[in-house]
Amino acid sequence: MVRKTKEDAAITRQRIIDAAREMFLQKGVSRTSLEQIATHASVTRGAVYWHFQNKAELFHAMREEVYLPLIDRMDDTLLGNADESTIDPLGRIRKHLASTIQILDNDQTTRATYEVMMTKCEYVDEFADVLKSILSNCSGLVHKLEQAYAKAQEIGQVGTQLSAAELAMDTHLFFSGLLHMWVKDTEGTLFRDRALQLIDTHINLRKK
Amino acid sequence: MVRKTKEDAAITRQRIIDAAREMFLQKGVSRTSLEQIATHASVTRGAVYWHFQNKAELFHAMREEVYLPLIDRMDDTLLGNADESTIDPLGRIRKHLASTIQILDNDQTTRATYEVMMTKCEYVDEFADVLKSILSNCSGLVHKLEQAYAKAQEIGQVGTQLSAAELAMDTHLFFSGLLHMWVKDTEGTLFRDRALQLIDTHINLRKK
DNA sequence: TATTATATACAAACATGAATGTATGTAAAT
DNA sequence: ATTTACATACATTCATGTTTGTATATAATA
Repeated sequence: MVRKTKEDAAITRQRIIDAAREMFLQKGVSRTSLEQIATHASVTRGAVYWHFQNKAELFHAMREEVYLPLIDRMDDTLLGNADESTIDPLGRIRKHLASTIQILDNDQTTRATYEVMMTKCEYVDEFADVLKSILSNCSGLVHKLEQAYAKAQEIGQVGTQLSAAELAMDTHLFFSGLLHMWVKDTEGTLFRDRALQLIDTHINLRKK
Repeated sequence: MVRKTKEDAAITRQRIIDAAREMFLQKGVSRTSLEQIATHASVTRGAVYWHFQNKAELFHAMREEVYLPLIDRMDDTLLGNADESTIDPLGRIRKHLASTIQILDNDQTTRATYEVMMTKCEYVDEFADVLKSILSNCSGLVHKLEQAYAKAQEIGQVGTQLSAAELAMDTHLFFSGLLHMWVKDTEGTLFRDRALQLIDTHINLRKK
């Protein structure tokens, strides 16, 4: 039974991505062979090489599957439409951070992908520009945060002399750290349960 | 010319560690072969296997070379002796964070090691417990920060209702994020020059 | 509509290279 | 005389990329 229909092929492709994610999580990207991925997906390396040029392309496919949705979410949660943006911008920031954590908490796929990206991957050669992509994406997030903080200052929600840009960067660094710790704390004893509370603390620190 | 003196052997060992660090930085831990490390250190794999059991042990040796000094530094910079600790604890925290960044800035070896550990290593199998070590070390740092913040509150240096524990955790997450970004920003355009300023911002946010 | 042609979605086989660990050899320090 | 501090040689395993084979879905044609 070869030559499946287009839908079947799409399913196969997705199963390969799923298998890759699981194997990457178990053994790390480098130590996972395409043979292992294929076996785990109940296909042969032939199928893998048909759908992806090599391991790097497969990695990128896995990454974009969760990366793109998160970016899309950013504008909605963080800024909203023109009317909404003036209502409780500080609360919006809090909500955005909290909902990101909640996605990690609820969605095993997203969580696994983040864990792979943060602790089971070496950013060299073909993977090096992923880091650049992450960094440039950070700039975007900081910019959005800055806008939100600016609104918060306008309506007098913030109780500090610091600029919106400074507040935004501090929040971004805080959240980067939180994400890293949250993901690395696989036992869940140090950060998993306290993340939302830590976000509240961080926001409260700048409330009037 | 074989069988060097003990000092020569120690030198050889150090050169292997240095070579490993440089190769890890270039190609990542997984993609660096012991042969490449040996060649880069102008020895053969025989020498490498003589000094280290395998790549993992070599990695640990590289790591501890910069990891241990940083831990030692913590008590001094952050808490100091009993007399000093009551003088400007907030400034001490700031100084501790700033000096850590400065070490990264000045010491190429430390910087390279951190870059390897954060972006060129997969924490699986033999490397998995390194993460645990990092996490448990974080707990230690947070505890020290908490003590410092408690002092700061005692002498009325802090202008917020939040507890010392909350402030400490927020600072720790901020600094984790900063370290990650700083190290990943190899171009130096986004964080390298602004790190000290970002630390000041973070500290100012909790000043009375 | 039935037939044919072609591209698709893989499986299987092949060829190559590279990394690891170990075992052995050896010259000099102790 | 015996370790020490390596270099050299050997054996094995494993991952990758490519090539070839093939059954079938799908498009083309008549």
